[in-house]
Amino acid sequence: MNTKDKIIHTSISLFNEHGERAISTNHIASHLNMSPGNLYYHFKNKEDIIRHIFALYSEHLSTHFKPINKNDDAFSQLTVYLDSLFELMWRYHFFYDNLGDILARDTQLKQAYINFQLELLEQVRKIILGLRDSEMIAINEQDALELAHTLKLTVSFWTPYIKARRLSGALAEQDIYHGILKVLTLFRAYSTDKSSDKMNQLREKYTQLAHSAPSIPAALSS
Amino acid sequence: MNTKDKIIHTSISLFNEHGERAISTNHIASHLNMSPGNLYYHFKNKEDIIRHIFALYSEHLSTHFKPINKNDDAFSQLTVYLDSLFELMWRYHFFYDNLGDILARDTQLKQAYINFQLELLEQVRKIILGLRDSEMIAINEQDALELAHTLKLTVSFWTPYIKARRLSGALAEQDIYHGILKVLTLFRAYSTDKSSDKMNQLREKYTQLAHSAPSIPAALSS
DNA sequence: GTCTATAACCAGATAGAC
DNA sequence: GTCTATCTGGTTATAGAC
Repeated sequence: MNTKDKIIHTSISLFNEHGERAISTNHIASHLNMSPGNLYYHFKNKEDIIRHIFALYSEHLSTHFKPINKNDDAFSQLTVYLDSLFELMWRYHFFYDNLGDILARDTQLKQAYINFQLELLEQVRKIILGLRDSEMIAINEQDALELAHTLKLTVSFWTPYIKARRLSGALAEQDIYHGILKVLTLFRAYSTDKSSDKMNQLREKYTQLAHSAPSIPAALSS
Repeated sequence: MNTKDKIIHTSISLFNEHGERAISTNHIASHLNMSPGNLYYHFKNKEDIIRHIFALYSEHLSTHFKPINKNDDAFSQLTVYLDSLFELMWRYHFFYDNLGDILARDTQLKQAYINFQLELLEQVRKIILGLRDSEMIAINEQDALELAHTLKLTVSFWTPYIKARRLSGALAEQDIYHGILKVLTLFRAYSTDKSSDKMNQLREKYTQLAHSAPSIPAALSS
């Protein structure tokens, strides 16, 4: 891994563990046994690092969050979405822990964030309408947009909500599964007779995961 | 107003307008044409100021958020709750804009916050069950707790969600009414035939307010 | 590309006079 | 209760040697 990527990687870890505010560029450099000067050779400043991290986040999301394929089973698609969404929220949760601060300090990033979230909202809306077309849920156009907002708000602020409810700030894998269960609950209000069995299967699956041993799978642990 | 209250009042304003992170104790003092030394005579440090603000917040919430009176009309009670909840979120929104940071720096405050939120969750749950007993909604015990969490998450993070969606950080009165509409939407999934007319009336009321002129009423403008 | 050294700055906090 | 003066320490950022 080159130096630039090392800095990004370490920054993500430290930000997630201690919070973005608590971690200075000096902390990042010293954690890598690197001089501050070297860090500033690779990045203009701290905001520059965060912008690069945001680029990773949005790229990841764009890659894993394509509209539903009508030939596929709508529910297995939904599972894929939920898994990748919350994996992402896990991997970059520092960003939503401090969203206001981070965006307030960097107009360029804020604009990028707003544009990206608009696209994302539209993607979520299309997925909801896809589930409706597969008769998995019953929902009108207006409520589909409302639900898209509710889902986005819930997913975005799930980790801050969890962290604020316990003294030790550490997040665990189960917290993420509880978030997925929360999203399923939001869907359930619109579930049809046809889908309720499948909904319950999904709930069952994540309930099991939420109560299993708290080991972090390799895919999530970095 | 005495000096201590002036400091608290000014701190709330500046925190809400610029964010807690951007405002130092020096900023607060200089905004009051006061020396930093004087500020530190009245408060031990910045966290001490924030703790006092939190005490105001929780006191306000405790006062306005009593369990539903079974003799009263459940829906007018609900209106009272919604109004006072979102007025509170408006008045102290800086706190939720930076919740993670603020709590991470102050274990004492975090413990107080956790305790208070536990009480609040129980209050919300009781209100939901009260609405069920008035046959305004149909919901089981398990879902009542789920809904209570969803409502708390939504209300808490409504203002950060809104602020993150626009370039200018300023919040307006209408944003708050949209938050109330969002909460009503979350209730609607459980509404009964008996209540749907009243639900729509409430929606209508807040929809009007959400689209009226953006003047801030005196009660909210401080 | 990386290091050392350090400048510029600012937030947090205190001592002691009035 | 309030002010002036000041200190400590951390954060950001850069210059210049290697």
